Amino acid sequence: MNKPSNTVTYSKCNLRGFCIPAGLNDKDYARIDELITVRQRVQRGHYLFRNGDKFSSLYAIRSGFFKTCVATKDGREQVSGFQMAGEITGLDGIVKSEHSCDAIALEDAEVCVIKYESVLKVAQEMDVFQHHMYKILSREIVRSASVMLHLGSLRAEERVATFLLDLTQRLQARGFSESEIVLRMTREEIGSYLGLKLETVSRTFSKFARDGTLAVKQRHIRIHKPEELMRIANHQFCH
Amino acid sequence: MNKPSNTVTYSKCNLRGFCIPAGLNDKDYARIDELITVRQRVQRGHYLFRNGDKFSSLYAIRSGFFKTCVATKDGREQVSGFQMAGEITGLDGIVKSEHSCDAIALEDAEVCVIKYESVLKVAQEMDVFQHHMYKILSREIVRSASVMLHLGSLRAEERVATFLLDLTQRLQARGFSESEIVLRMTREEIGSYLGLKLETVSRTFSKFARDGTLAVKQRHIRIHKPEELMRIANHQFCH
DNA sequence: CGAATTGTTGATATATCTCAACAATAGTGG
DNA sequence: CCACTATTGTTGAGATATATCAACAATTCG
Repeated sequence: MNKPSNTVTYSKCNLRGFCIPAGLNDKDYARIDELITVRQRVQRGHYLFRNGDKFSSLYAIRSGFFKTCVATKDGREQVSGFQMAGEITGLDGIVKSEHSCDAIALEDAEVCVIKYESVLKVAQEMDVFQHHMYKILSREIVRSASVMLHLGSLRAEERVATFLLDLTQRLQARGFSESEIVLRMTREEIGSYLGLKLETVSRTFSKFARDGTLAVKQRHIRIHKPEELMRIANHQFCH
Repeated sequence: MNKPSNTVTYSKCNLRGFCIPAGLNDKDYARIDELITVRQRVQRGHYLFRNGDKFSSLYAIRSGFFKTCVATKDGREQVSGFQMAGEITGLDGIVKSEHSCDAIALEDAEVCVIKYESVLKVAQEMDVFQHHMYKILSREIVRSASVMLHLGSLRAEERVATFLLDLTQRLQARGFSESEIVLRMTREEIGSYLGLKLETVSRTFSKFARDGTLAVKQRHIRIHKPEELMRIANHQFCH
């Protein structure tokens, strides 16, 4: 008998190895299927969750692109991350049982809803899965530290170069081209993430284009000299 | 029979409620004692772990004060956090089985070494503890997002004010005065954490002192008008 | 097609950095 | 305990990277 179409079987997910561990045996995959949940569509511009929402689930992104934002009381907003297919979002909600940021779809998206209760249960039964969950959380902590380094110590060109390299690496791991990116976010969102104003992001793209490092056409970026981007990202300026 | 003096019994730790959940029953505390490990002293200025070190343990801080730093290849350094008694450090190491930052004692310190393997084991047996661990990781993720907001969107005075408020809150939760702080770190370390130069930190302290918001004498800070600090931290400038 | 959004570029402003001198404190060794 | 040195902190003057303001171009959307 077929499952209803709004449920999802993890063990058959083509993103195996991203959200969930790869290389398990059938029995373990069967257990992971206990995490089984509904899928949920999120339209572009819509919220997956908001700051203050009650936390009950994590979200594994099947398709689409999200941003997470934190805001100050006076309305200034900071993009704290971008999430793509195969990544997990919602981890911020665990500590206080409510979300502490907004997650917004930058394009039409689909997520797997994973009840946190099920996570606790499966992790308790399955060593590998528990370790995997800790790894996912730890990865986010390491990523954050790296973003702090950018925001606190790097210059505009270094930030933009690192941002592009990070994106290409993540896209490449998912089978996309390493030289051609279609940005899902505006200059303003990139700027917010990098602690720069949108004009500075735009100017930096233009400078890289002038130097022949890449070609920019709106949100389409073609990287001609990845080694040059790496040089800039690694701060080997000569001045 | 007494345990050797370099071992520690969690259930009797006076920091109960910080590193580990409060309000458990005796049986659960007994299990948590399975996390039992050696204590380790770390002298001021010494490393608890370094970027690249093999990861095997988490560290619960019993006394003392630490900073964690990430560095760029060309030697620039960014302080990614300050940790005090009752907090856990080393979480960055889980994802790659090696540490990705340096942890350095800012004063003579003592930590409880908690084998990660034991964490996995106890978490598997004890629902509450597993949830507690996820909360600790989640808290760090939320804290990071808040730091990103500071680094990316806030002005120098806002950053310093928020930094001082955060410190006082954490110290207050541990029974210290809410109006008197002894900083464990240099202006340079504060600046690095906040994405400012040490001179800017110093000038901001001086400005707060001129305004009567606080008194500064080297690393001794006495906060006279916490409400003023909160006003500044919440960005209610009038300009 | 027209309006709204997004992106580019220039001119100018400014918050913070840099450089520098000096003061205060802490650490060291005789 | 007292110099003596290194480290840390303060303050000023000037430099600069990035922000701000503004005009316009390109694109998207209804």
